[in-house]
Amino acid sequence: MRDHAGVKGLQRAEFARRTGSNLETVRYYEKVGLLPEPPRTANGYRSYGKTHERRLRFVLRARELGFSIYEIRELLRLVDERNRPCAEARDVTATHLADVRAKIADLRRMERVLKDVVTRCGDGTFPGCPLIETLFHGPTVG
Amino acid sequence: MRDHAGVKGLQRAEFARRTGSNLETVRYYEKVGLLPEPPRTANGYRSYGKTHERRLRFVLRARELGFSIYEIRELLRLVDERNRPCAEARDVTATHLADVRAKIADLRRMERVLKDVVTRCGDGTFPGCPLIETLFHGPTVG
DNA sequence: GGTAGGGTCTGTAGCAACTACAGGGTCAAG
DNA sequence: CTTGACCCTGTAGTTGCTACAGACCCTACC
Repeated sequence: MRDHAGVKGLQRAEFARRTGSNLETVRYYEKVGLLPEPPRTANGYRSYGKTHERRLRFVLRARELGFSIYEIRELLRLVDERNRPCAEARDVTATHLADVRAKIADLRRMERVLKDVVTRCGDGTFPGCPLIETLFHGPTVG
Repeated sequence: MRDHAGVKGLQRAEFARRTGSNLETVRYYEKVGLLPEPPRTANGYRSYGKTHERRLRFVLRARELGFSIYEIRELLRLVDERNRPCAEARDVTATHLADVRAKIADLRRMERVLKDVVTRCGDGTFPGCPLIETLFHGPTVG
């Protein structure tokens, strides 16, 4: 069935496997417009080429860096438009970096309190549970 | 309409306001079983008392610390059952702490790469965009 | 020829943890 | 008696997937 209509390319499963992604995810990315719809063979099967793979890898790396679907769409638009994308791409990334740092700060606050209560729960000699007391009466975290 | 059926308590909006939460969220917590259904006045309005407020504050603090709904349900069960909850509560918390630390580690990896590309994009003297190059050809983060 | 097995296709439902309505009821004041 | 401010229920939307159901299609084997 390979090369059925003169189109040679990878099918979904192989495509996903080569890029280390879930094959349902690939379809999802096509649906939300991050990946172009690939050409089809005569029987309607998707057939992926090098450009698709290149673009999918871009999307996967961006996701690994925590960019949202919306942000990735922005970045790809900049890539496609090709007129001086760097400054704008940097803005998108700087905004995202600020988000990441805010999340890290949030999580560190959580970590600090959690570490503290786990330590205080540690010996278990208290009549009440420090964790539960903290949740009922403790200070607000944020 | 206050004290309509001999029940005195707060209505939804006031209850949410006092605890700094969204009133839709309160209903959500009731639906998923984190908060007990409050008594109703004769006209069917919810009427909240001190115990509800106490419990809601518990839930809100737990959410601030990043506990999932499922985990909070666990903690509340331990609170309600009242037989030596501390050891189990500590286990729940320790597991959650590990999750938080894993997330922090992920985000720090992201932060490192993002900071790097923003810096390299900074002067904008390169012909290509370092960010876009990284996404197309750069190393995998994870 | 028939059938078993693997792949593929579409569309839809589910997850967390909310948030935001729509479309109705109730109540007190002017 | 109408206006406005609450309240009620149920359902749909959000993000980023993941997991089906129910249908094709294609190859291989007997």
